[in-house]
Amino acid sequence: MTDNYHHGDLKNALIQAGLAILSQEGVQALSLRKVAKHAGVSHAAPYSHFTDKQALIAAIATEGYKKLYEQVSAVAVHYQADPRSQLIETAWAYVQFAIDTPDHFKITFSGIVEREHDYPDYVEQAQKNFALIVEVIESCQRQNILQQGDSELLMVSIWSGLHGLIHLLLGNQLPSKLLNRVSAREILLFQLNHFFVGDTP
Amino acid sequence: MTDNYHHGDLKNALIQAGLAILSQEGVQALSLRKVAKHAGVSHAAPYSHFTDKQALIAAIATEGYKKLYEQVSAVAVHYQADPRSQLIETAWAYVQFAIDTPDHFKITFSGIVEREHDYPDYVEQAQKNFALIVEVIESCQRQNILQQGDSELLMVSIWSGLHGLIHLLLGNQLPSKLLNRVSAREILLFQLNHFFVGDTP
DNA sequence: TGTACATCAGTGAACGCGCGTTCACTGATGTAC
DNA sequence: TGTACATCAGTGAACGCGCGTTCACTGATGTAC
Repeated sequence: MTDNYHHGDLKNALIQAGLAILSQEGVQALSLRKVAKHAGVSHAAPYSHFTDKQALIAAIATEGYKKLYEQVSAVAVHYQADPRSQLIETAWAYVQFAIDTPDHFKITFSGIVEREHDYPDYVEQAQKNFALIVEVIESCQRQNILQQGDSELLMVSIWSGLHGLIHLLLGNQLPSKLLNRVSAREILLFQLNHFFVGDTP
Repeated sequence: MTDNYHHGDLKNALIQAGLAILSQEGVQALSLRKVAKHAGVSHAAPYSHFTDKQALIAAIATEGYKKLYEQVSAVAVHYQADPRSQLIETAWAYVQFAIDTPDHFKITFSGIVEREHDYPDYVEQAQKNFALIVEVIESCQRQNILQQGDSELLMVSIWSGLHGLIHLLLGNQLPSKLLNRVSAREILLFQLNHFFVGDTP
């Protein structure tokens, strides 16, 4: 690393700088100039690696899907032998990702990437995550832990529950008297129990 | 209405202007100056009615909760005799509100109102909506259509499902091949079916 | 009913700021000989 | 190994813009007499 000129991996450094800003100041504060400054580089330097601000945002969002995949798939592998735990713990990993890095989560999922078609990497990572969870659900179906039928529809239903819980938490919409009584994980488990078959929900 | 000076109801007009901008240009484009211009008033005029931009946003978000309450409670009254339909149709009214005015929905729920405590009207409207749905759920419990137990926990679980579905739809996260196959309403019904008791889900 | 006046909603100029993007440039690098 | 050179990542000045907010003001209104 030669300090300034020919940084070597500025593209990645900019993405990391973006993540730092997201976690410190939030989505609102994310600007190209701030990202450049945080990476220790002039404010025009990003244009050597990204065509415009949207492209940087798309890269950050893509990175969000990648990180999520890493974390969820690690959990999936760990609980491979037990599909029920696998579903519960991958779901929980998803919720944790959102709670740990809320603004990275938001930028990844909130449709800030406007014309998805221009960012095939983003779409690819999104599909990869989608497919992973569908797999987990299908392995539950094979063991009759979840109802048979359209696994994608089932996946979206379960996913919606997680996704909504996350947004309500992040948006501060849940009454604090409820949150004092039950934890996020308990709400998650309560939700998932309605999908498992043969359980008294 | 005297055209310019002493507009009469500028406060409300500004909120309405805000809604117009949200529906035409989205959350990103919402600025005090644009709102003032849209209301046909100088860009400093809003300061006679709102202490700052946050206060306008809080008012718009509060308006979102109010509109939602109007629509959902109208549906609730209409299906009063049938708790099952009441739950389904109030849930659907919620989804429709989000689909019809996505950016108003976002600003209402996305925690953009930062220090809620400064805006008691907002908190009050939020609680009013929360209480309404809890009531619907309790009336289902009384008829054994939903499981007994903590009605707030049940409410949050069901709400999360709706809320997540909405965010996935608005964020363009659902694969189009799935959306070609099933409608938003079908996904909603599929979700809710897992909560009703005595059903083959 | 007519007039003087206090009120205060709305005006318009001005402020300083950070933003995205462009552009001519510079200087570190790796390569060809 | 040493030198000339093409490449191109990163620089820094400059652009125009819209933003939130302030401030001294103006003029329509309703009220007291």
